[in-house]
Amino acid sequence: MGTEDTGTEQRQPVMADVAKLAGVSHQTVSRVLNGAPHVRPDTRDRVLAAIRELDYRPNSAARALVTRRSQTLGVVSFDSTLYGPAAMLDGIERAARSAGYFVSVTSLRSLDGRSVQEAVDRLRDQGVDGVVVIAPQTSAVSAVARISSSVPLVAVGSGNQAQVPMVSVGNRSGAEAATRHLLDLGHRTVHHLAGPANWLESQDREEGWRRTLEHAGVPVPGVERGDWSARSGYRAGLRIAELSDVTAVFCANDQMALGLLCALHETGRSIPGDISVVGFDDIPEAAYFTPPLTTVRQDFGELGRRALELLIEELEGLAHAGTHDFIAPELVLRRSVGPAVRR
Amino acid sequence: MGTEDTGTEQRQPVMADVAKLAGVSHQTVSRVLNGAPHVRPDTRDRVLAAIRELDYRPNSAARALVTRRSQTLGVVSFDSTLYGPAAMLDGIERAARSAGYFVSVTSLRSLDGRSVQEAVDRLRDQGVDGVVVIAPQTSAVSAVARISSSVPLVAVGSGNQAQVPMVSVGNRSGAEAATRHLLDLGHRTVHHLAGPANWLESQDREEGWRRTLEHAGVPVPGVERGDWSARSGYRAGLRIAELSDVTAVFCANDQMALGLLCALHETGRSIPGDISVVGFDDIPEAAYFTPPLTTVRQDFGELGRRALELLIEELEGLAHAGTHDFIAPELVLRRSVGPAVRR
DNA sequence: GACACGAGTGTTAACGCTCACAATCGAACC
DNA sequence: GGTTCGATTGTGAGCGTTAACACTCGTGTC
Repeated sequence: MGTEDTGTEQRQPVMADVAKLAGVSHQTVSRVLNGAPHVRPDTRDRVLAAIRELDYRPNSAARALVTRRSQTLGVVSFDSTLYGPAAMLDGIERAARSAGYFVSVTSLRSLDGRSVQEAVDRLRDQGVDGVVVIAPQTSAVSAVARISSSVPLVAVGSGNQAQVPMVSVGNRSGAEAATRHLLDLGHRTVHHLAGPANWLESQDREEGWRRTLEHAGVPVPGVERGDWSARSGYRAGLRIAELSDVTAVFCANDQMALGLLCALHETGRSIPGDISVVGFDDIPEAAYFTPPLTTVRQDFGELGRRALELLIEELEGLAHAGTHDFIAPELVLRRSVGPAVRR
Repeated sequence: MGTEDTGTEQRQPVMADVAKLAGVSHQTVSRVLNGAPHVRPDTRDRVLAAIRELDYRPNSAARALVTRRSQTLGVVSFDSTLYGPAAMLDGIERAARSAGYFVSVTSLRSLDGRSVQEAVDRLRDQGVDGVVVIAPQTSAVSAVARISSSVPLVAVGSGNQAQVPMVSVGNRSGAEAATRHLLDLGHRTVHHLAGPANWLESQDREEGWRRTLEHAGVPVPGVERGDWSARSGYRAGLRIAELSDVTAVFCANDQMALGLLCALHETGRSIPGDISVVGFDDIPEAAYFTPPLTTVRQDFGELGRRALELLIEELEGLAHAGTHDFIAPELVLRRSVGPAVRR
């Protein structure tokens, strides 16, 4: 007892054990592990054999302690139950893994700046090397701007403040394409079912819609507003059904469009006969709505991947506070849209 | 220069800095941080003040190195883009956070045992304290059973092998409730659109359906099979539409039910007039399908929470390899189901 | 044949924290 | 009035890794 191992006690092997077995110093083991130059091939082989034999795993905490790198990235997400955030998270995780990073998630329940602050702090305390924030509310973005100094950070979403590197979909151009498409089909104007007012994506999509109508010189109807959920879309749909002059609605996301369709069916409208509907996102289910939904496709996976790319560039010192990447969305035509019936 | 700090160089404060400022030893600082007893209140206050003044953050890598605990849990998920896994992940993350743990995710692309093995290894190398596997394929579960020795692990999903603690929804009972409901409405039999054959959840739901039919002594039609996606449900729907005697279909998830509804509409069936449809999961959109979908509700968030609870119990030594928690699902009635039209 | 040089390897010192144990101090006790 | 005991605090030794530097050889060079 005392110093000597009883043998039955199965301690995890450490670098020194590998070194002893291979007949080298621990530093040489470290060199092999980290691919350092100037290690003779047969030495390397002996070390590798020892590693295999002992099933040695480097201790990441020890490594992190001395290198000051955890090889872990943090992701702050708003509601990872929604398709968009979930898909982005997925893209980020894949990209991170192939770049050799782990991903630690934190999902926010409330969208105020303080929550974002807390989440980022928490992640930082854990020692992440960088953070991606998927929280496209105005309040979140300004909070993020305040934090950014303490840890490398990238925002994904939307917005014009470029105090933080960020990547986003061309929300405005997508909304423009959708609206223009409807006008081109002869609709006198296009109604809009917007997302929550404090989300940047809502704002941008609404702005794209509004701008297109103004450019075309047609009347701009009042905006209906939902909270992204199908439920809120349904409620808005009931309100819209009471208006008599609606022939086309552009919804800020597909879930709300689904709710809208449901409400319109219930109130006896035919789609696209009476009313044309366009969504945003192109969730996988959109093609199977009744009728299949014309929508603006976002490549969420790509979005996540780009965000991660940006973050890694930032980590490697290619700093650039003002970077703002855009990903172009694409209008996908399906049967929920038809020409206006002119009376 | 050399050893002395120039002052401009902003080194992160460490415990020793706090100790010096508070006029105590580093050990006392550690005591305050960890809530150890026997620290005089005014000493504690001085330490806390020093911590605040320096904005000191404990270094988690150093702590992890010595305690051999990272306060991080790993989650292996199959396709976190699907609603189910995403919602479970969300539940797990919330529960983990309130228990003081971080969550590191890895999402699998392929479902073979080797991928699961790799993912768990990766997480283990990172030093997670435990792992939750959301990967309810037969292959994954057997793989998991093999690994389990190396790190505390909990599986969430389904299955009967109880070599690993696990928590799952009562898939069989949910399927039974759905099928029985349809039979009670006078349908001569119920067709089934199943999920992938190698998923435990598919198997259990199919078994529940089959058993109910057999018990009732009605004919058991051949199974259609999809891959959980709306697309596959659509395809299956086209095949089902060619059969003449179908009046009721039980789908293994809501997305496939959506695709099925789409195909049935296209082929001129009325729902529930000609055919009744039931789904499984109760995704938030299901209430707004055309028509609103009768389905079996799973509480994914609760599932994630329970899984985490189990894992933490395991971590704290309350070991129990054979534990298997069930969460009861609930049939939610909506308009996609109606009485059989007897001819 | 002395010398520089670079490849290959070892030695020692951090990294920032917790743990085990030692030390100190005052009050209570006989 | 010395002793005991518990509350409070300090000291020293690691945890397992990487970084910095020192060392040992051959091999050319002049």
